[in-house]
Amino acid sequence: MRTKISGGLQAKLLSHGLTPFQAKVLLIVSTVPMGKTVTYKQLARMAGRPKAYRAVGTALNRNPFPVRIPCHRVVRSDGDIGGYFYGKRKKMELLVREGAIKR
DNA sequence: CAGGTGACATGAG
DNA sequence: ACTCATGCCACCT
Repeated sequence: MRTKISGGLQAKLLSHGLTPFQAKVLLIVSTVPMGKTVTYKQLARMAGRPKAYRAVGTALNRNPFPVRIPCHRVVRSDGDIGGYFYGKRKKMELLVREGAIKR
């Protein structure tokens, strides 16, 4: 089992000063499989706050583990890939590489 | 407590 | 199809 998504991750997130909501959002993102993408809205819904898609963006921005948490798989609902900590360009590159989008 | 911010969403022009 | 304006939520100062 390589997909070791231990619950300890949440504790780690909270430990970094993130709120339960943010931690939950990041946790969900960490479960998104490769080659797949979710929208901020979907993420908000899964986090229990369907209307908090705005806050979801804030949560991802505060992501302390960009490597363990593939936040680049979160895209916008209107077709745009959305933003990214390392730049929109990079995000698109990653998505294309995973086959999540078609360039 | 109040005001401002932002990796969003939706609608109108 | 594009741009602008408003609404929404959680977080920060």
